[in-house]
Order: sequence, then structure tokens, then C-alpha cells
Amino acid sequence: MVLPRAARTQRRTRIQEEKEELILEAALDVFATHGFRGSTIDQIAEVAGMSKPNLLYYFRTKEAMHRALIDRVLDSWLDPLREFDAEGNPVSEIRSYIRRKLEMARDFPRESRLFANEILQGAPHIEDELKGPLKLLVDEKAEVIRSWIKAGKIAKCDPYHLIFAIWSTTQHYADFDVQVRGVLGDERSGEGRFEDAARFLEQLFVSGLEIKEGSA
Amino acid sequence: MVLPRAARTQRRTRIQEEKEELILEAALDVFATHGFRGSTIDQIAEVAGMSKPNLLYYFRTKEAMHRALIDRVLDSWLDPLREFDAEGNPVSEIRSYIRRKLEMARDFPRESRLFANEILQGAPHIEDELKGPLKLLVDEKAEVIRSWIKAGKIAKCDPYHLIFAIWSTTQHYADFDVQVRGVLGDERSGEGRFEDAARFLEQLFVSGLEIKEGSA
DNA sequence: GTAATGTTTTACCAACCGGTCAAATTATCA
DNA sequence: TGATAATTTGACCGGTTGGTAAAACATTAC
Repeated sequence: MVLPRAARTQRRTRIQEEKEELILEAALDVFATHGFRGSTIDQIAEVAGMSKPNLLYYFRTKEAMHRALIDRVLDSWLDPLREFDAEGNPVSEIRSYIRRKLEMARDFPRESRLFANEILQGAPHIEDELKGPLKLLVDEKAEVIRSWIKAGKIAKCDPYHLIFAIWSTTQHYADFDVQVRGVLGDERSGEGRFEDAARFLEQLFVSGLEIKEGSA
Repeated sequence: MVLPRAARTQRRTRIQEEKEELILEAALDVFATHGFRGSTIDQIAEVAGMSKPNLLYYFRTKEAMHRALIDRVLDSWLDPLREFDAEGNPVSEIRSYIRRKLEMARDFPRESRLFANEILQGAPHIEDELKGPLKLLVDEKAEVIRSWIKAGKIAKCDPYHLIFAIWSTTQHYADFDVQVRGVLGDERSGEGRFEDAARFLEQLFVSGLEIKEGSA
């Protein structure tokens, strides 16, 4: 018998494992470049190299596909922020946070664009995650930053806007890649641009957060 | 006779003027939140409060609407960068550039999202503008920044990445507004957040670009 | 091997999409 | 006023979209 996909609570087949992987990979490609509404199941099916009904056998709707993708990616996307360590040296913590975020922008640009599309379009599918888990994590790390400020280890500043600034500057290289390449021109568009960006951003944030004489 | 819209080279009617305005306003709403592919003519027509064929009487295709919108907005979008003045004081020039960009993010978030959507999705309609006029303008301003560095007025840094950083941090408040609001929570999501952002970003960039002792 | 289960395909549907057409309505101006 | 041009609308069209039904095919368990 053909059970509806959702009713199967038994352990998954090898084929299921493989195909779902294949589909999510293709869906990431398509959703990341066209957003949810701009993407079609046919497109995803073509990229995945399978027929549309076959794809719908694994994920019963386009929404289900998108949700599965978001769930899988959101968690790992926040890893760099989780590593932010209250016990560490503030400057080197911030420095390595920037570096990690920049590495993710370089190595996982599709994941970055998936979120960018989603948020840009009003986050209709992940609003709860934003106000829940994400806010919690950011609140926690903002508190860490605030403690560093109180301890006189970095300059006084709004920790939330600091985090926003790190997010935006790093993700910019994934989300606005075409623009960055367009402006830099062919000569400077190679992978070296990430090293240049890292150098610039580390300098900006490190000296931007340095304690100035007479301000304590 | 009913002339095709494009053939009318005569001066435009009062009604034409008004309706085209009305349509572009509605189109901005829709394109900004759903991207080009995710938007439908019916949607725009509904927002504009007119029938689809009527809308298509003024703009013959969806593409034409989008293009008209891009053309109108792109130019004014670059105004803040154009005001960047080589003769001015570097620190205050950068400071007011940040402020202007932030004001645009606050007052014209739809325009910002229109571009963000377009670029995020590979800039299929404005690639030429990116590699042409935009690159030219940025090249010119990068040269200005470089001259300030050479003159020892600000710290040594890559001018292009500096511009990217200002773009990304400021536009973040328009493009990722839902996220910003979600993380800040209801209490801090009011208009005051733009003042907080301005204060933070000015501090970051100003002290981030200060000349340090012993580095000249 | 065969029966049960899991997978894939073909054919299809209703809703929606961008866009056209011709007729109806309204504004302009001599 | 009436003729002319500009504007608006409802009906429609071919293609695409998300999704379904059922049967063919493959795999696994016994």
C-alpha cells in the first residue's frame, strides 16, 4: 500500500535517506536564488534530476520542502554565534566570530541567501524562530558583550547593534555577491576578496571597539 | 484610435501622469516584498486599485513596470554616495554618509528591498548598471578615500571594503527589518532604533578608521 | 519465489499566470 | 454639442503552476 508520506513513522529507507538529501540539495539551489514564491517545484525537480510527482512523494508540498530546508540550515547557521565564549578574550572572540561568519559566507552562500530571501520577504515562514530561539541566543550573547564592556575590556557600545553590524558586513559577501563582484571588477573578484574583507573587517571592529583614553 | 503605449511620443496626459505614478507606487510595494518572479500583475493591480488590463495599458509588460521602477529609483539611491566630498573633512564626510544612508533605510525601506531582492537573485535586470555606472561611481569615491589615507587623515584600509561595510550595515535596517525587530523585541523596535544604530555605526566607523599611534 | 511494501511514472486537473482583444465608457476639444 | 481620442473593463487564451490518482515498476522480507 502507498501510505501518505507523513503517516510513515517507521524508520526510513536507504533510498528515502538518499533522495531526500538530493531533493533538499536541489531545493537549496533553487530557493536560494529565487525565494519561495519565485521557485517552482518543476525547477527543483529538474535540478534534482527527478520527476515532479516523484519529488512530491518525498515532500508532499512545496512548503514542506522549504520548511525542512529551513529547519536543517537554521541550526547550523547559528553555530558561530553559539561559540562566542564569555570566558575568552573579547577581542579575539570578536575577531574569530567575524572570521567564522565570513567563512560561512564564502563556503555556504546558498544557505545565507536562503535566509536573506526569507527575511527580506517578511520572514513569513520563520517569524517564530526569529522571535524565539534566535532572540534568546542573541540576548544571551548581548549579555556577554555587555559584561565585557562593564569590565572595561572593550569600548562602550550597544551589543545588539554590534551583532547586527557583524552579521550584515559578513553576510553581505554572500547575499550581495553579484554586486561585490560587479564593483570590484574581474581582477579582484577571485577568492582573494574574502581575505581582503577579513582583514578590513577585523581592523574595523577591533580598533572600532578599542577603549579610548579618557573615556573610562 | 488606440495607439500602443510605446508609440505615443506625444506629451503625456494628466491621467497618464497620475496613473503611472499610482502603478509604480503599487509595484514598488509588491516587487519589494516578493521580488520580480514572486510578484504578479494581479497583485499590483489590486494594490493600485485598478484592473489588470488597465494596468497593462500603461505598462505593456511586467518587465516594463519593473524596469521603470528600477530606473527611477536607482539614480536617487546613489545620491548619498555622490555627495561624498573629496574636499570635506574625512571623518565628517564618512559620518554624514552613514547618516544619510541610514535615513534612506528608514524613510525608503521599500526601495532598499527592491534592490536587495534584485541583487540577491543574481541581478538579472541590473547587471549592466552594476558593472557600469555603479562601478564608475564607486571607483571614483574609492579614489577619494585612498587620497585621505595617503594624506594620513584616516587609517589605512581597503576603500572598497569600507564602502561595502557602510552599505551593508545601514541597509541592514531596511532589508532585514523583521529580523532586527524580532531580535530587539517589541520594546526596542520603535523608531528609536535608528538613532541607536546611527550612534553605534558612527562610533564604529569613526574610531575604526582613526589613525593609531606608531602606524604611520 | 512470491507477497508485501516502497518507488517511480504517465496522465491529468483546477487554479493561476502574463497578456490580448474588442467593446464600452469617459475625457478632450473644436 | 458632437466627434475624436484616451481610458477602462469583461471575456478570453495558451502556458504554467502546485498537486493528485492510479497504475507500473523495483525492492525487501520471508
